[in-house]
Amino acid sequence: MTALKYSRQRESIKNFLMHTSSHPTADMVYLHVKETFPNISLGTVYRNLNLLADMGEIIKITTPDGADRFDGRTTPHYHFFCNECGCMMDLDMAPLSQINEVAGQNFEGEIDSHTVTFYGKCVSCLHHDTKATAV
Amino acid sequence: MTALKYSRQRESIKNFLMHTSSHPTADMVYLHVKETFPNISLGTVYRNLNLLADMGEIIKITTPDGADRFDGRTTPHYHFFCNECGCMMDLDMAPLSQINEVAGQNFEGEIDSHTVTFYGKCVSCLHHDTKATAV
DNA sequence: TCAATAATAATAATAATTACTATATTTAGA
DNA sequence: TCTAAATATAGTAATTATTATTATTATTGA
Repeated sequence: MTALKYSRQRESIKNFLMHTSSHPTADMVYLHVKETFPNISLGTVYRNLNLLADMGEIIKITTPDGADRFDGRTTPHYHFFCNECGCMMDLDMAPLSQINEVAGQNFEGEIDSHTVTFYGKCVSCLHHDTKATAV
Repeated sequence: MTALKYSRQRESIKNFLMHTSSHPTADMVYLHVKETFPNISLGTVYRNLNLLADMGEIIKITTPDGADRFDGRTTPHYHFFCNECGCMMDLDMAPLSQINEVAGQNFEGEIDSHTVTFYGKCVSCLHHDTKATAV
């Protein structure tokens, strides 16, 4: 109900997320936007991130390392999470379009969406390893 | 390196997880085990849950509602999370066995595992809805 | 039985996020 | 353009989930 009012801070937050693929945490967004708005508060960042996520303009990603991350790319895609450095990146692979129906076959509830997250070691962690990893 | 020593508390925690499919949070585990060990501490529950997860005897599940959940079922399977009541349940569907390779095709890192989580509304939330949902 | 070691309970500390409130910004209308 | 209503903000306090600390207790191998 409550009408949304423009704010430069929100625009800056959204703009940052549209132009990065780093899947930043709220704190990383805060540090970035702080460069333009030196006295923006962390609460403002959180409130706007949640607002934008609720409106579907960005996506909130739950990760195993505590802080949630945010993604300005809203078209369906999947993520990789590095167990070593905690970085998160997009994967270049086709969406599993039938999977919601497959999952719904032996399930009585209603399935609207899904997330897929892959885990392992990112390229740069592979290369920075001191020990050679035997296969 | 450090040798593991038996503890009745840890056994009780593991036993609970082996016999429930409720995907409890640390706090729910605490409340349950408290019935048998009235002065067990929450820290003990957390420490043992992490220990068991590290040993691969249970699984830690990241959820969008803050608290992590724990699962005594360690064979590959997928989860459903109800956006309305926050309950989590197992889905009866075949594991996507090829998906790690598919994801790895255009990816330079190393992919070890994946999780799939479905979102929507569970049966009991569907039924308890006051409004009829038009399709 | 005993000594070494790991586990515990109780508590304090930390990290991520949300809530509160007085002030500032936005915006629709006169 | 000016004004008033409504929303947004900064700054701060509070909450929640989790980890760290430490003195005491339980386990275990000799």
